[in-house]
Amino acid sequence: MSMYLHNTLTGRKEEFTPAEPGRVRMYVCGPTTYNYIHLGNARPLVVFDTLRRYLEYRGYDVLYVQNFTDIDDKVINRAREEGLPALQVAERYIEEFFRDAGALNVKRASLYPRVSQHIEDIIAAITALERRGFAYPAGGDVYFAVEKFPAYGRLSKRDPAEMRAGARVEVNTAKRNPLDFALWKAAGPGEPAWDSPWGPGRPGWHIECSTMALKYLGPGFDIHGGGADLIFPHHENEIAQAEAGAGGPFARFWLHNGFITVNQEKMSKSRGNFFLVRDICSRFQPLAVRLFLLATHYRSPIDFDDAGLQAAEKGLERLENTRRLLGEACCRLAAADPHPRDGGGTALTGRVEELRREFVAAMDDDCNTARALAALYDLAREINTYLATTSCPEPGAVQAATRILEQLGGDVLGLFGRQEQGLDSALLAGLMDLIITIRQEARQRQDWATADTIRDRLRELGLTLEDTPRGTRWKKG
RNA sequence: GGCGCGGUGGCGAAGAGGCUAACGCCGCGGUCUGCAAAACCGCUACUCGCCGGUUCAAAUCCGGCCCGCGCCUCCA
Repeated sequence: MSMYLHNTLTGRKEEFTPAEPGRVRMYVCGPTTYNYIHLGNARPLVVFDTLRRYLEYRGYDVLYVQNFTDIDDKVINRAREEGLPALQVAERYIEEFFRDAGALNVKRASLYPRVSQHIEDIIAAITALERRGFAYPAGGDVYFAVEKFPAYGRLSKRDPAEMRAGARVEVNTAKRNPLDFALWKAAGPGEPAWDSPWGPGRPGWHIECSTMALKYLGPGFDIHGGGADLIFPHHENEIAQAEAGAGGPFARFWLHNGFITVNQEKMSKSRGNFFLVRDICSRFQPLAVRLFLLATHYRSPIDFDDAGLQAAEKGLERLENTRRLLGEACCRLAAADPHPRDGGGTALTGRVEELRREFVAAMDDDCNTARALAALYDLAREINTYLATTSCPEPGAVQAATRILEQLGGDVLGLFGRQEQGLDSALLAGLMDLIITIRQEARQRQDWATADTIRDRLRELGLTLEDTPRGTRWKKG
């Protein structure tokens, strides 16, 4: 069974196999660190994190690199506003990035290279391009000469000749061609600068990604990902730089996620219609935000609205309930006598494996998380039904179901948080046991008023009680 | 203008030639329950933007049209 991914380069789904057996090398464009990340930034993080997790589930060793653009015009402007050094501002937003990404259960990348720490590599790359005749200096700047690279436009399917005709009038007359782009920018007064053969300055935006990707992943690496708005010019330029410099293919598969929209319009910092991840996470469960992002195929647009997030919270709760039910079943097993089994376990195990296959088939088909999720919900229902109709569940079936649910929902989709541990939760558990025991006594003497008051008051505190034939259980939320 | 994406039930969203159009949310009815919650069962699109065509068969292919959006400039 092979995996297929939609490659922007060819516009088709293609069978994916890594260049190096057993090992996948991938690069995802990271944020420019001048602000907290918004939901639009979060989508590629979650989408490509999920792809990475799935590749790992499939047994690949994944080398996952994501950059930080910690030096560019926006960071410099932000630093100016705040009256702080640019790198200090960047450092702070990098820390905040990890906080937000962590809330969304995004695994750490293998490496997070930063532009400011790769100036030497970037200068070397530009020098090489210059030597090969692909770059030219102009008054302290250095530009890439697009017409020297015949394949320009292949990724974004644009014809450079037509673009030239439609291009805006360039203010910058230093460029030979309006499509040429800066590899190196001369420093303005008071701007952070590094010495270079062309004078003090800083790297252009595109050269950092291709340089760092090549440095850590090598030419011909497997997957390069990012938002669809990066196709042109960013990724087109990366290809031009990398392939002109190295003379060989840069990345094999180009993957692009669709946008988040608000009222059908693209969410972006420049439009000002963006929602910060931290703000959304204060209103909804962070893992529900992750689920919301995975409920739609990664290439389709998602329109952001509260109803969708609310539905995601409910869906997540449904999955969580199944996990809880399974956990209780495990406890029952531990305490159970070797009563005769009342069957159904083998059937469940078979169904579980069937649904696991459906999940895998969905993910193999261009990382179709929406379809994979459907299999996961089906899995939850099968498990619930089994546990509800079986007084004495079979250990093998419960274990198999637990393992698959945790692998697919937890390891691959990243929807399950870690169990809380520590003194506070132990104390809470003890207190709840006590309260439930006392309430149980009230219930036994049919003192419903007391029993209901306890339940209502706990509800107000954010704790839900559920009375079942096997006793009372509780949960947060 | 060029390139690209999308229009499927109340909402979200899969499906891309042929099983009763997945799955989630909401709503309604039921089972269970002291009540509730959770869970489970059932109901909710004779129909997939519109009009033609191909085919034994189309939401899925072809043509035309309408509508919404994005990229072409920094943007995930």
